[in-house]
Amino acid sequence: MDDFVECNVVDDSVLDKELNPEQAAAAKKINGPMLILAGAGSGKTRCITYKIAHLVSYHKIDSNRVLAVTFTNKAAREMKDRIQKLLNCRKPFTWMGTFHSVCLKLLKLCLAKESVIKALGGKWFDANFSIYDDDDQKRILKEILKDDLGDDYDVNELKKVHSAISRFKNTVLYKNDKAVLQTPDVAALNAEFADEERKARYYAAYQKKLAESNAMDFDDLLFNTVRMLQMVPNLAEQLRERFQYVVVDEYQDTNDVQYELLKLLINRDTKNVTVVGDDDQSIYGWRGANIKIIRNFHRDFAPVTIVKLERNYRSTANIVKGAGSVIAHNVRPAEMQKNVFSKEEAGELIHVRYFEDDRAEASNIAKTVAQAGPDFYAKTAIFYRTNAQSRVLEKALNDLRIPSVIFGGTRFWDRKEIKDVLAYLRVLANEKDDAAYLRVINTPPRAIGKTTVEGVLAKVKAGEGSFWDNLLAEANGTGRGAPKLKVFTDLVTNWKNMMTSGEYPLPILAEHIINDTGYKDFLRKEDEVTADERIANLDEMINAIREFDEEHPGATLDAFLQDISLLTDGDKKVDTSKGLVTLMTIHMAKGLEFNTVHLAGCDDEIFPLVRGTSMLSMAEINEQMEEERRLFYVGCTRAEKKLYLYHAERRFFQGNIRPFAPSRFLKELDPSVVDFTPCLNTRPSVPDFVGNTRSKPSYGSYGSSNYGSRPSYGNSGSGNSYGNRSFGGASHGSSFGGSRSGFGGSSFGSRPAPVPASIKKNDKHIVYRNPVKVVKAPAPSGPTIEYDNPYHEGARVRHSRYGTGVIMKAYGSGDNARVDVRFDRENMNRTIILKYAALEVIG
DNA sequence: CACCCACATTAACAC
DNA sequence: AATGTGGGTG
Repeated sequence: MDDFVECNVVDDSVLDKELNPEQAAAAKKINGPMLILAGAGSGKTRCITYKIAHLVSYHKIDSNRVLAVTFTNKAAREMKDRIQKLLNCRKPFTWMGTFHSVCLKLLKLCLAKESVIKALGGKWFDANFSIYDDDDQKRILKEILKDDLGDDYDVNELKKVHSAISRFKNTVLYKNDKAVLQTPDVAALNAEFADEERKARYYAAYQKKLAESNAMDFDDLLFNTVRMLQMVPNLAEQLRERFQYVVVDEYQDTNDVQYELLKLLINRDTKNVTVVGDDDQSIYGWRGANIKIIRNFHRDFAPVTIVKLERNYRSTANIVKGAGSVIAHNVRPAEMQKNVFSKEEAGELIHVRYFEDDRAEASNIAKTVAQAGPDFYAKTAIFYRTNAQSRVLEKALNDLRIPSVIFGGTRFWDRKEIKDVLAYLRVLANEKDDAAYLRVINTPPRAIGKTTVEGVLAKVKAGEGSFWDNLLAEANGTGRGAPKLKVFTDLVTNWKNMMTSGEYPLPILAEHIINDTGYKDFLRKEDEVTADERIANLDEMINAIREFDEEHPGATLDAFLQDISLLTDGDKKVDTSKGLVTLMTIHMAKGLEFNTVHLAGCDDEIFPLVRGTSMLSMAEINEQMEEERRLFYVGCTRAEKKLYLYHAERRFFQGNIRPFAPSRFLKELDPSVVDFTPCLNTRPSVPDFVGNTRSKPSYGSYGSSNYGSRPSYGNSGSGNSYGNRSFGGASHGSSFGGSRSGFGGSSFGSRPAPVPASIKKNDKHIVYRNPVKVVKAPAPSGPTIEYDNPYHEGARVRHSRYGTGVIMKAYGSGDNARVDVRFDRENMNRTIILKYAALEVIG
């Protein structure tokens, strides 16, 4: 399969032909540390893709010995695809992925080794550990705070503790040049004030609870990996031996722990590491990213080859110049100095427009988009600083019947119905996952109330044994709650037996859970209006499980759960085939490009966003301001041809309407590349084609907009009608998210909202919000079909996704009937569960 | 003791 | 959208 003979070789001549001189130089030099400082749009992805292809084809480095870290799962997938195309053959890149996914892999691999367990002084985690998200974390912290402060603890305190714990885990202390991770002990030792001491105490309690639950949070994935490698030096040594080459993309957003991990994994003799990034695009400081890491790389790994990619291929000269004039206001070390330039035409000026308020801003954006025409919809993006700003924009587009898709908001995997069913699966995958038990023990309601649960919890705290142990004991005892608990424990026990029997593939097990719990009826009972949509989401989840099962034959439940925990909205594909305008935060726009970009809300205090600065030093405030400026730079440099920047003089923000000043970033723009349209106060600079302008606010009157009818938007009604998407529905929104179909979360149709009567279900113009691929539900538990007949060994078959192939092996029966198929394309083997018969016999 | 309904509150960027 | 609450009911 990986025959070198059949692969294309990316040699120097290919690099010279396909890359510019700087890119080619970066790709050719494979030995020693290298920093590629890549300006926006300078083709850095192209450069490292060729470099890796060159490494594995020309230099014949084993692709599994290349560690390549990307910022998103999507980026990793795309890079694999591109390399595959370049080489015209498939190579396994086991170690290409995000820091989180690489760490997960390392942990699972290493924590299973006897020698590692011994060196760690005993078992840390079982391989089936759960990954806790914010929800689970808060559930635990709540218990801890309650124990300490009583029932009426402060919710703000919870948030503070939550973020403090994350801070502890992703900032590293340096003592005498030695890296010290902040374990609870270290945190307690360094606490100076009562407040800090308390946080360290909560941190310790929290970690204890996680350990008891055989669970890690996101930060732990990185933190524990580094700790493991620190504690087991010869394991780190082995890995350094294994990874002949290390590549890190988006290096400017690396945090302390990730940096320590790299230092542990980079071979100390060869120092074969290439990092790629742009300090001007470092925008995740709030999450622990440390811009000093990229700025110090050339000292940390000296002597370092520095390659600067300064030619921007993406944007017009005006856009490059304008964005550059703003970012020039940041201070940076001389070595980081870049001169980003464009050889493209000057192009249009950057349009800066002021409006009276946010609704005028939104409707004018919509109008400008409409004027460009439907052909440009898919090439157009609207960015904003905070998610809350998306509503007005969505509505304005909707009013002009412009189809759009919003990234962000509630993720598919974060929806209640999905998380509930996943929690059931978690209980099966990890018996100690208490957070999961607490989530599902009474969902759907089965008469197990607060008092009963607290009773069990008290026993867990007092005595020995896990939540599950105590639950079982209680259920089989004589207490008042026993019969109710028995119902629950019997269900779980039954599923556990199903799982261990090996007779039930994962998707079928999930279906059983949904059926056995009566979850769909529960949804219908809870809210008839949203039930259909939620059930469609469940079907979609089953489908995602099925795909996972197909792609990873024999994979366990915990592997699936861990896999999906690491998915993000950034992994969702921008689908250009549907003609949808893209709406997203600027953070999410990192790495993307669009013909036309509208950047809404360039108002001081919103962008740059300011928040509680009272506790911060001048230096910290300044650093925040610089990060906001970098974010602005990222937003502007996404645009290829047209860039629009908007300011609204008044805006609904955090509960009330108030005036805003134009963003300071607008004033920093080089005026020679700006086309400025001031706000003409009551008469915005928008032609009003509906006629009578005197009786209505002029900004509210085009199309069938119903803005004008609701003069005050401060009313509390808006708080509840978060989604005014009463149209759309399960029949729309097919095929988002590419092959990894499950993301994005649909939030179609829920609450009625003032929508023009002309828009109905099946109307051609639909606003897709967090669309999801809706797939026909596989018949839940119809009559068992005998599949054995046509699906015999040797039969030719066609699969909807993988194409044609031949059956190598047929086995199992009933729900578990499976065939192993060798597909013609890429000689790929897959196990297919016949119940989901996406397989057709063709001869 | 637990259910259900109505109502209120909240809301950064997100691994 | 999701959570948390208070009060009435089974």
